[in-house]
Amino acid sequence: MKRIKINRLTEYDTSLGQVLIKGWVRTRRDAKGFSFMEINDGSCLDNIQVVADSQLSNYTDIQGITTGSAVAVTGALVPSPGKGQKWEIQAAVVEIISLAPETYPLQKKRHTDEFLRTIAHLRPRTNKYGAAFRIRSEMVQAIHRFYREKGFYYLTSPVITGSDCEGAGEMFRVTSLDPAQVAKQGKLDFSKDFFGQVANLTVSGQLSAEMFALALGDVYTFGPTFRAENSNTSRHVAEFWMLEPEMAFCDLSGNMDHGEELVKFLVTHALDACGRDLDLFFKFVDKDLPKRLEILASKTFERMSYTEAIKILEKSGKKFEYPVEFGIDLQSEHERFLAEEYVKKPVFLYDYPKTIKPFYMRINDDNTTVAAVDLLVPGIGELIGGSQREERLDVLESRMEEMGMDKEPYWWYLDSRRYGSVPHAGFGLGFERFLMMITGIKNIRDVIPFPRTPGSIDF
RNA sequence: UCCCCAGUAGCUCAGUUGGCAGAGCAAUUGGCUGUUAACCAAUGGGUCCGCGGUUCAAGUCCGUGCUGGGGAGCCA
Repeated sequence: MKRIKINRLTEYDTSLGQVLIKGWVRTRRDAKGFSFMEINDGSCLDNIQVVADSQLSNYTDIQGITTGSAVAVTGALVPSPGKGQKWEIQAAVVEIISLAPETYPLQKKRHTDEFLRTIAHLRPRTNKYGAAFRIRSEMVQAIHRFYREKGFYYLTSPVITGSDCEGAGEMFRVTSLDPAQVAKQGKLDFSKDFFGQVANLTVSGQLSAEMFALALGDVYTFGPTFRAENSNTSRHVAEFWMLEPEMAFCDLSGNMDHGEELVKFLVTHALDACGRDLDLFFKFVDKDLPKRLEILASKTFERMSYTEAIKILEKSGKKFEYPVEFGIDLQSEHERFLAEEYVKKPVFLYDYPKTIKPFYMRINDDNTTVAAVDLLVPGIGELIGGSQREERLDVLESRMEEMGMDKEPYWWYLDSRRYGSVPHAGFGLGFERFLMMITGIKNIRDVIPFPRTPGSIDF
């Protein structure tokens, strides 16, 4: 008999003949003449109740089935006479695939997130984490679908890069040199290293994406990125996934249009496709979540220039820990005030001072700001950071000189401005932060399967 | 990296002025029951985070290290 998954089973509205399910026992209760088992197979949040009659030949063994054990059950899907579930399976055969000993760490009761992090290999077996990781999978596929439908090409940008030029933070070094040898010699000779020069894990696929946008038109990269920053917060991990669209013949305004369309599509899709799993987060994780998702899906995002934002902050009468003046990099408290108290919905801030932004962002006509944009979401903070890129070779080169950069390693990047340069723009969206927004989960370590943070790389 | 808080049974926690190590849940065993995070009873279970110090005596006080959490910075 062909196995059927529980998420399909619950779609039926009439009794079925014999079905075969396979899964893990969440709980088992004995009654007189019966044993009741809740089986979950990971396909959805719901368990299916199996009723095993004492007439079954292996009933004694069935009574020894523990929480966490794996079973295969053949039986008829029938309406349940008990309360709490519509259907149950009247077992004809219960095959015990493997028993979990009493050391199985997951209780039927709720566990803390901190404890579950110490057993990250088992936490997807819980309701909450099972739901979170099904939603994560659904969102990955929705991203690909969105871009496919818009005619973007998917660029798999390299994970190992030869330059540290992306300027987005500390990098992890990649080397095949023997640390013991290096220690003995007391110096590093990268010309002897695998690549003949310094190599690092990528901090961004943007520069690659720009090259391909100027060839294939609209592209996106979506993959792991790495930051060796010693950041110990609930919003940072050393390895995370980033989505980076890059569009040729696109300006800053088009970039914002695209960001808004993307976020709205993904939120709408989540509400549509993950309703059952999302309900768990609505009920038990974040009571404000339904309202926040509703706003994201339906309300037009605000757009405000940095200069305007500074004026609003100055006039707010609020006492900020970090004083406000033109030229500062906005702090968490400033961003929170703007998104949560002032506009009360997602807001794009654009045209930041060039002094606080990287070299590749396009200089505006005022020669003091650049065409940068951040999307601030209430309760979340910065979700998207992007810019229109500087496409004018002479302007780009003089900016790099101004910033004291060595142009030589960027010869290929500058080539793109030399041959058929066009206006183009793009942004980065932190996928885990997006998932925090969708689920209401407060710690980034809980939306990624096996989090990597300073001092911690178990699993 | 900085500031704050915490670490006691498998889990969540209590532990008074320094004086015999506790509860609930889980586990095990038995009972009851178309059960619903079942229920009732009994039993087992401890490097009180590590190291050092003060003291007749330290889970409790002091120093230090480690781990976890919250916040800040950096950023996505």
